[in-house]
Amino acid sequence: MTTRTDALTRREQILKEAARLFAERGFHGVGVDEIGAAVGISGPGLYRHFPGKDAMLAELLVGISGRLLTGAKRRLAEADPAAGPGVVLDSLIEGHIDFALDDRPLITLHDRELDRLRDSDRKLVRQLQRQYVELWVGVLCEVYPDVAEPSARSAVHSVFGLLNSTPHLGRPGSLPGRGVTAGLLHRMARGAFGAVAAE
Amino acid sequence: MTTRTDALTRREQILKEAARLFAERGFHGVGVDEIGAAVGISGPGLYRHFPGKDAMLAELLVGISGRLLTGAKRRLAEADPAAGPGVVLDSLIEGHIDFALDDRPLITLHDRELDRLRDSDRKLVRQLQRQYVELWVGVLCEVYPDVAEPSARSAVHSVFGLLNSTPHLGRPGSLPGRGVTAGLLHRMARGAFGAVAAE
DNA sequence: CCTTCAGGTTAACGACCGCTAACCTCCCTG
DNA sequence: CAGGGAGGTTAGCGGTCGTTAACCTGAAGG
Repeated sequence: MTTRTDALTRREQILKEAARLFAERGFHGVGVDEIGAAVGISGPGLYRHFPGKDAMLAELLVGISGRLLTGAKRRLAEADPAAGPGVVLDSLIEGHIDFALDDRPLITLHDRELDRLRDSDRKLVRQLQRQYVELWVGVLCEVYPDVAEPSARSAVHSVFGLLNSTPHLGRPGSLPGRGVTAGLLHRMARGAFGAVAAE
Repeated sequence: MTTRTDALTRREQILKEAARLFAERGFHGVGVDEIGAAVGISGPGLYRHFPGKDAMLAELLVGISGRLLTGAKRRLAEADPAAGPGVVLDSLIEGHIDFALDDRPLITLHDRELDRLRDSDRKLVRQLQRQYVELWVGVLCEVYPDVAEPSARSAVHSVFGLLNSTPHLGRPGSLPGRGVTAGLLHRMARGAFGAVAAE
């Protein structure tokens, strides 16, 4: 039991602030002193919780990829088999949008700082990402049986680009409301997928 | 007359290699010695061509934003007024796809390293980017008069995310051919825009 | 033939950064 | 009430990085 009520452990505080700082200024652009200052301790105190700066990034990226994948697997398993593949695709889109709207710094890190990882961690993250993509590709090919797999894969990557554009959509305050934005993104993703088949 | 035939000046060589390296490992992740080595000279020799490392990034980002904007303005001006706004939108999409496919490192830098710029340069780039976005928003609102401006702006940013996903689409060799990829992206962008109106 | 200058070179400086060492201070527990 | 570990602190080391200084060279031009 890591998290109890609403109180974040020091370790979770560090991860959250590190994610924000890494997203804002890049992994190499943030010093450990800044990360420490963001949680109220100073510099080397971080080494009581993490073996090094790299380990924070690794835990963030592995965590993101893992949560995306397990969430998608759960949605796939919980889907009503009689409802048809379109409903499953909608569920995947909804889950990804929730993540993109709630964890914007992590979305930014996700495809930006992967190359700063140690080889073993990078391979793990890439494997999780690939499984996630292939899961989408499988569902997409069920919804649109006429679409070839390579086209489906490209389409999935492109729609991820669309959904992950949330960091560019302005501050959460200036958005027209979370539900409205989510709906807009959902319709656009569906529209983009629907246009793949029309060749 | 900067470029003559096909020979790149030393200055252009440096910019090209710097763009590639910055895109691969991030601005802070690349040293001046590496940039120099990539063009066959060593380290501080770069300072005969640029006042500093920052200046290379600044010239790259200002160049990208400027070329995108002027290209879009040209397409808007050259469009046949009788052809209708849909054709203009297609022309904008086509231009952006050409850029995304031909200058993938610059696409990566475009929205990743903006914050590493000096204040004045960053303001200039942001202004160029904003003009580019507003130009798209204007055309989009002509094609879909029922779409409100804020929704149109969000939609444009999201479609940029979709079109700029080309760096994630695998190496140019593994793609099914430039024309096919361009067509796929174009249809998806159109499909995404078309789905905005259906609320 | 001498000068000039564009475009290189290497050496080195100063700042910064990740990390370690050494030490301190509560709080929990037998 | 000892004592030990969790979680801090500051000082400082070693390496890297951007930048400058000083010097070299080959080609153009009067």
